[in-house]
Amino acid sequence: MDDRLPELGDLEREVMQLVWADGPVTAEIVRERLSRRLKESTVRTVLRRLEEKGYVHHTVDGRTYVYHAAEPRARVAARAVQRIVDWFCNGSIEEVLVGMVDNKMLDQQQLRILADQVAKAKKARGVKKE
Amino acid sequence: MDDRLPELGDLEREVMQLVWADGPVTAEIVRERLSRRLKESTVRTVLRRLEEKGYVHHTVDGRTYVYHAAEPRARVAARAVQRIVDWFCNGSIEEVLVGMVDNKMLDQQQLRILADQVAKAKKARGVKKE
DNA sequence: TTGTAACGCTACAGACTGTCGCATATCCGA
DNA sequence: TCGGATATGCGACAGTCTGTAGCGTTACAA
Repeated sequence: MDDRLPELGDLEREVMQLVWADGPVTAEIVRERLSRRLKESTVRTVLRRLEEKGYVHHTVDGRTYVYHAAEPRARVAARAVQRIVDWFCNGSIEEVLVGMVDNKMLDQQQLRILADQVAKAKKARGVKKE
Repeated sequence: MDDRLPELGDLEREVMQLVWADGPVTAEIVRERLSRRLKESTVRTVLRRLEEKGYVHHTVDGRTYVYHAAEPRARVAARAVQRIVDWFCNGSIEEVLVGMVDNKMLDQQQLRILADQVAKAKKARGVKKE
């Protein structure tokens, strides 16, 4: 169900941020909100590549393409993390988390809090599966 | 304290796996254990680049270079994860974990167990800081 | 001193990315 | 209906990263 999407370059990632944050967008909108000022064609190329890669898809409004995120940000991020876990730790998420705690990116108490939040988030969203 | 190391290609990653799994290694050892059969010079180039990137460093034994991992695997993995988190979620690890649960990569109970394991691992290793 | 083993340097082709210019197609108003 | 403004896709190009090696150089041992 989830083939690993290709990785993204810096600009591509920045564009995805906009798509996720600002909902469906047009090339023009993206162009306006980017930190750098780029040519329209540049933005369109990025958007097109993003679509080829499966990160977004578009609908047509009049003669304007409107791009939508193909998947929610959290899911893409989660998959990226999963990939890291597979690469480095033979799939042991635990090892990674230990590393994060070890590396002071996360502390043990915080992790426990996360567990609760996750449980809560899951419940709040309605237990759609399980 | 930790500048983000450059990312790795497939072969580079495979080599790092060996370095981490088999302890200090020589180019020859790596060559023997790689899945593909490559020329010595290829392996050495990879090792050298890995050193430039800061993933390994070497010592000299006679006239042979012995490569050691510069950092434990878990830490590198953790940092990679951290990077993903920064990219996609403005640093919200929580959002990523929720995504993973959502995506069935991890379930809520499992997460709680991890929290315990982490706590345990931390204690077992001796509470070196805090 | 000469062969051998280990090393670094340089190279090269094939992706992937960031950036565009340009030809083309479409819609709106004069 | 025609021309300009818009939107789009395509093709291109340079720079960087990676995988893969060939080669010349150096050090050690017989």
